[in-house]
Amino acid sequence: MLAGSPSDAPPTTLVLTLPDGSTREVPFGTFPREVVATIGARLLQASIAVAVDGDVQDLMTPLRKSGAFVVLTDKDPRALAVMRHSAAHILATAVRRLRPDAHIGFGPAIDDGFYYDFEVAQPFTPDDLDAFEAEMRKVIAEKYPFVREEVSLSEARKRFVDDPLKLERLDDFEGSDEVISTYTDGPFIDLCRGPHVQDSSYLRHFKLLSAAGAYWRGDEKRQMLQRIYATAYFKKEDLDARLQQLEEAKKRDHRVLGKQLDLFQLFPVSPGGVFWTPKGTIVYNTLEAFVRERQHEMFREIKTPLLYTKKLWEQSGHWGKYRENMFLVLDKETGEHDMSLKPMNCPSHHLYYASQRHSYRELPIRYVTFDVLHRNELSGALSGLTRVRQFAQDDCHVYLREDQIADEVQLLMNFILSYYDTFGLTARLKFATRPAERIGSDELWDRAEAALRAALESTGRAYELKEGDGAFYGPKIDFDVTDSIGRAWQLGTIQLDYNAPERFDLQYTGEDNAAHRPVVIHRAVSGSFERFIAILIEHFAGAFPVWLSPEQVRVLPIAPDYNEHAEAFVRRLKAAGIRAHLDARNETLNYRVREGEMQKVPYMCVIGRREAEENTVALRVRGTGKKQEILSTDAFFDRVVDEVRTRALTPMADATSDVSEATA
RNA sequence: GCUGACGUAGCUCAGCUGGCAGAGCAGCUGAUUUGUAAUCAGCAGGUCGUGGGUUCGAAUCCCACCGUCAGCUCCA
Repeated sequence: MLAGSPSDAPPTTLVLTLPDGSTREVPFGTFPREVVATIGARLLQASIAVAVDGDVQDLMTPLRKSGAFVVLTDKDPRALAVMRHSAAHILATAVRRLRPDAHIGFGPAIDDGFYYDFEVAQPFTPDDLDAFEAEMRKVIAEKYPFVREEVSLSEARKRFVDDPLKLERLDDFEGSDEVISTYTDGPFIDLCRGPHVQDSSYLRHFKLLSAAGAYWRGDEKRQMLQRIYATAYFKKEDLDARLQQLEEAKKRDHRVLGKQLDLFQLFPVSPGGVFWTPKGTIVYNTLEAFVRERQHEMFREIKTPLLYTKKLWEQSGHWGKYRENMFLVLDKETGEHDMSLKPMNCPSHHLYYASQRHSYRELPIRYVTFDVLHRNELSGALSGLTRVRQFAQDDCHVYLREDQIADEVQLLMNFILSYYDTFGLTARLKFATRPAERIGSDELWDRAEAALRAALESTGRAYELKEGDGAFYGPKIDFDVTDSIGRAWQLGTIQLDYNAPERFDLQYTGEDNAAHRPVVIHRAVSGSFERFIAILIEHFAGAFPVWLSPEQVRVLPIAPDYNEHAEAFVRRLKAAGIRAHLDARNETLNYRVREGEMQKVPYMCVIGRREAEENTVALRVRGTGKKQEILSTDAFFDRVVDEVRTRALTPMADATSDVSEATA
């Protein structure tokens, strides 16, 4: 490379290659600011940071290597994180001015903004946030340059003598040769490796969003800091768009829509338990039937008990690793809480597998169970349908030979992804490896991770690596589904398990007539029906495709004269299994149409004199307003029956419906 | 569980510094007989989350508990 000698001595001259192909030779340690200034003064003003050989650094960090030299302006996506990180410092600057007692933690940029953690005696209030925001605008107006200094460990300790959290962080540098740097903007100094924008005026469009507690260093045994979340953008339109997206998310919130559409209820007497209303139960059962239908061929559904003695959980390892999350039940004969509601189906499937002899020819064997599971989640973790204490998974365990892993993973992945396709959902794959808290030897983990990874890679799909995020018994592939406003949720999972077969002494008889150990794969598609329905509600903004809609067709006679005709049509639809309802209430058509739209009924058939005479319906498709279609009752009937049969995504949700506003 | 905010009619929300609990929608009754997002009128509806305390007097102030929410931790 141009960087020169392979010796340890740093090169004295660096060679920078600009995007136009020209090169600059500069002394080692030159500031990028000086290089950019020679290119152009306007560019210097516009530059947020630079990338040297692909690594982003700021303009005040000395250049230490040669390579491609790219100036990052606000057009470059990498510049946004730099600006947001600086915004975090500006926030801290403002907080320190108004609350000099605040000790500072960390303040990074995150995916959609930034945060900063403070240790304060009095937690922040919404009024405080307003005050901080106003103070930040002053800091911005003062245009403080971000000044970088590289200091020794002992010097750093002196500078942060009043900041215990920073001192603790500095302990990590003991014995390391990493450069310790500080950044100062006006009155505020922070231990930080950067990069930063040139001065505080580069922060323009931002908003403080919320304040909440967060454990120091993410450790629940440590003190709780106060974290302020915020976001910032280069352009006002981007900030406005983000804030509007947050508003839209609120309207689509499954808890809000669940109430408006009467899908489910939560009662204080069952925290984390869900009451499914008649309409919600239809959605739930329809989904379950769908999974069941798709699994019909290769999977064997079984039902197993909900309650087991601790002996089973000791064998499975849950008693040691998962007991805190289990609902323990008093056995009145022993006087102990040594029974438990099952938090997972795995052990019961293993028990059943082990109860029979299996030939290598039978494998893979797939058991599926939709039973209710109970997990005693922390009260503060509960949230709507996405985090509950009682739920059901479409839970499958596959027993297979090691040589079948790749094929099986491929099969399960296709199953899961095509299931999501039905709903127009796309998944991001994540590969999660051994966690700190785990069972099984490292050797087993090595094999499991290698096997699952190989199977995943053989599919050729992109995935993200999540170190240490696996289940306590094995590595896994998680399927994160992104809803229509870009939020990710973990739903499906494929987990490879070499541990359970050992613990449950699972066997099959091989070709050699000897006993062999099968491997277990845990699989869920929906994640849980509860969470999946929450995602569907938000994804469709409550406007389910016709096959999933609790009410598929609403028939509206214009006047009592046509009630009989309308009723006959409803009967015909119902006989074909269509969820059709007659709305012949003594209300205006406008009133009834409005209500049908608000309830997001996919199809409303209006029947008046013309329709009754000509045997047609005036069809109003959800979300399309006055654009009615006149078609024969037969044509409509066929259309609906066909859409239900094919599980079509029609009628497409008009997500921008402003109805929720009108009801507020 | 931890930090903070919140809890008023079935729903959405008013009710400022303590002084007789309100609106809209939904519901009920009646009139109206409706051609694609709210016809009109009347009626009814609340231990102000629960339990304590302060006060002549508490939806309002204080404490505890329960629940919900935003996060943290954990997680399908």
